[in-house]
Amino acid sequence: MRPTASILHLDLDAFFAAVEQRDKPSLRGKPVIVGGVGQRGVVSTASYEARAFGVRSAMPSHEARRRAPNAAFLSGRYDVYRQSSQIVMALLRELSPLVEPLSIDEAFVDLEAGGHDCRDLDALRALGQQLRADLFERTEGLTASVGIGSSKFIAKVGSEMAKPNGLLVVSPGSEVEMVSPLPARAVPGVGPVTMEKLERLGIKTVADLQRAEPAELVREVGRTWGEALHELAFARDDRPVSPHREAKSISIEDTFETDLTDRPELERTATRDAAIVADRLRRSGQFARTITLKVRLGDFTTWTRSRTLNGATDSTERIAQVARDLLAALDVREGVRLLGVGVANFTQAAQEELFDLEGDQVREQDVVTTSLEAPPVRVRGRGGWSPGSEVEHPDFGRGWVWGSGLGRVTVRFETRLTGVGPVRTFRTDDEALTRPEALLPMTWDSPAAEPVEA
DNA sequence: TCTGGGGTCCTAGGACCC
DNA sequence: TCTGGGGTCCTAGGACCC
Repeated sequence: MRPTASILHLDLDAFFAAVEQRDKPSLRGKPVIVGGVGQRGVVSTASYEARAFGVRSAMPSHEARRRAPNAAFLSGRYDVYRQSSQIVMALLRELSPLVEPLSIDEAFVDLEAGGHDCRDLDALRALGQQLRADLFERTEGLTASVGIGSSKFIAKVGSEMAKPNGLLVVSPGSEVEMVSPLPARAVPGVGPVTMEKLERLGIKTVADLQRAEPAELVREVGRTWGEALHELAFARDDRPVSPHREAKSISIEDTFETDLTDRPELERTATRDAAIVADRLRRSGQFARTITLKVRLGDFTTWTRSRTLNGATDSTERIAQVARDLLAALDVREGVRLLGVGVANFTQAAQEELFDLEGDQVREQDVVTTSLEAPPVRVRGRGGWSPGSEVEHPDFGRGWVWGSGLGRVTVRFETRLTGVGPVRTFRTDDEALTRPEALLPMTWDSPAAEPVEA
């Protein structure tokens, strides 16, 4: 255990929904749900106003609609979320060179490595509050919760307890006292299945975990996790903050509106997905040896099939071909709900395939990649008028799609820089209505920001 | 009309090697 | 004339996270 409160964990509050409320003044203070808007969609993020209706992340969208029929349902604008995330991560790097992003809206910071005096709890509290204030300013209105403590575990639990829009500095020495009364489910990594197993052992709280026999935990949840759980119950956690974690896999998957039984169509989907994955792989400057196909049937049975090549590749056609081969070996007559393609096992250089056990004689240079049936570009939203997406009109300026259907699209013209704006309805083929070329810039946009992916 | 998409990590069994 | 054993690689599945 670290002697001082040197780890900071930051979590943006209801991130996607908060960005939408920032950028759409008419939605501030209202229930907002970001997620899949189709029949099979799920909630990605619900604003706190929507959570009051019982809407939660990962809940099926139809259920969320039933609970909060008046909420605004928006499909996400991930490029905009990334823009704000980059501002936040840049801000954290001003605190310390050791920043470990966990996801688009969460990160650990090693404050010790940033030269801060981590024995001075008042100074740490001031640092946390200043960080939250700077974050609010630079993101033009987002809030975050911050936990500071002697380990990753304690910092994360701290930020969770501080939610929303709060700060908690956990005094070194008080960690066990803090976590003991918590439900075991509050330990990151304990999900529904592990919780059920623990309950079978009569374990409900972290204090119960402390009293459990490590061997008993190991028997129930496996060696690694069983031992880790017992250590965490006593707040023993020396995992370092490690920046620059390299991605270990790249994948894409699609859930279809209705189950697919048509093989050629599945093959086209696999081919297109392979093209997208290969494109991202090449942009990362890497090569992959393992290609994985994922298929989920109508009854939710999920199969993965993978093949590891003798050599590493970044070729669209090679990846597509392996994916199609793997698909060919599966019986999909009962209907496919989801299809995905992934690559893993990365190397920094291509390796010639000396032997090919499949007798597959395709040579990369012989393949005309332009013959692929779909370009490596994804069109977001059917017809381009997905709810929440941005539009522009020569007379009304920038706005967002409120809804569409029956050949009409309704737009509210407002941005985070305007007040609540007016609503207008257009024909969906009205040429005056266009997509904005670029994101609305932010003052703190760092010039070093990565170009936004299509 | 149940149940997304993009990831990480772990487990377990079989092949293969020395 | 059962019955080694450790290590690595590969495959498949599953829990979990946001």
